[in-house]
Amino acid sequence: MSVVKKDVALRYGGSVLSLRKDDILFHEGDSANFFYQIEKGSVKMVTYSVDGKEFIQGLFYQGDCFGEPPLLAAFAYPGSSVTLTDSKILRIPKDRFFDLLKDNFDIHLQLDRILCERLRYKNMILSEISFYDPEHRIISLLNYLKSKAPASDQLFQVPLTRQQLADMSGMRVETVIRTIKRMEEAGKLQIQDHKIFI
Amino acid sequence: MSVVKKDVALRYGGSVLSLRKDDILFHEGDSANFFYQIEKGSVKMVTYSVDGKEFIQGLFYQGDCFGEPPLLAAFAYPGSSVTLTDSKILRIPKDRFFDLLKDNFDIHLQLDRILCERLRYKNMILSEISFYDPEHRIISLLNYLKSKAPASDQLFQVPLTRQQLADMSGMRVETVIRTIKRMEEAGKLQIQDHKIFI
DNA sequence: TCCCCTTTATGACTCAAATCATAAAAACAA
DNA sequence: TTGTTTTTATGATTTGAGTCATAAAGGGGA
Repeated sequence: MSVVKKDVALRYGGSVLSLRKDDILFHEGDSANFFYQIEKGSVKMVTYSVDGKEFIQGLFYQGDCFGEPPLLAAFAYPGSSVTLTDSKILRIPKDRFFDLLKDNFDIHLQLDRILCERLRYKNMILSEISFYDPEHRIISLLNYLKSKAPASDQLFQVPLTRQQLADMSGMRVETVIRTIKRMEEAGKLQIQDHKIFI
Repeated sequence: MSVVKKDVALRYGGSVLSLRKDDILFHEGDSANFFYQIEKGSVKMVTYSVDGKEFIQGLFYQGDCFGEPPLLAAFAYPGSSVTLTDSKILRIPKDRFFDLLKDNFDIHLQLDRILCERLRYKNMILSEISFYDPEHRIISLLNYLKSKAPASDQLFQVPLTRQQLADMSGMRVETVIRTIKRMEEAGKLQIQDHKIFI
């Protein structure tokens, strides 16, 4: 389910962009002029260190919106948005988006819930990084991802590479690879064809 | 300036609690039933590790509200709130607070800005922790604190203990103490009577 | 099918922050 | 003023994740 339905978005000046994998929608430091929502595809919000390391601030999929904080609170984007796959992105100009919020209390409240959920995620990651060892961090991250996925009685297949897990939890790939391997040996998760199941 | 003015709060069922230093307003895991705003005093939101380490998710002062995410998005508090000084806390019951938001678009938007600013802070801390060494982390944290304080041509006195800085940036006190001392020797900040100025 | 690029994998080594211990200084309360 | 707690300070030691190097496996495109 998307935050803003397409017909509503169109009434408020919404338009659709077609992007290819690895396209950049906005860069760190840009000012925010649009509300963005994924119609099809996936996007990562990332920050880069001066020596090129990447930290994934968030991953977004069909129906998700992203990049609202700079829009709502008027600061520069703290990260860049990069498509992970070919994508169609719905965007609404800033002024019209504020009109939309004013006219639609339910959407406004839904947006709040999304921001709050994102804060919850960041609280979790921050606690994990500052308290615990790699295994604990990975378990918590995987459990979070599982909890966000549609409920199922099947094992949850983690849809991320070890590099992505590392970039989300502040560790190096090698550490993630080694830790996950040890966790499999201890029966804490399963690996099939290098894919992680929990 | 507070988010919700007192007369507005009172019209929506607001009441004031008097708390003493180190009182706990809510615990991690509690469900959220009130909107809270500081009338006087200061509060920290913290999470604890299983072995008692503390991570400070946020510090709040006069006029600030806190603990809204669990209220808006209906999840359990991810941390506990503890008063740092004797405090007077204004609270508004959940249902009435939603009414207040519905009736006051400007307040609703202001709340969004606060949530967004908080996300920005967490993005910053996360990038710092995962990319950089203690000195860089401390500089960024101190600069952030300075940028939030009222502008002045005087040096900014950091109103936090080294332990608090450590608990906000995922390091140990000893590391913060040593790093700050080295930074002073390198002329990157000043220390007077053990107080930090930047 | 072959080639290239990404991802996973593993061993050896380094090093910086955590940990542990201890104490001085400062802040606070009685 | 004294006694107690908190905060700052510093040295010695440990350790575990980062780094570096190298390679195998897998996936996608031409």
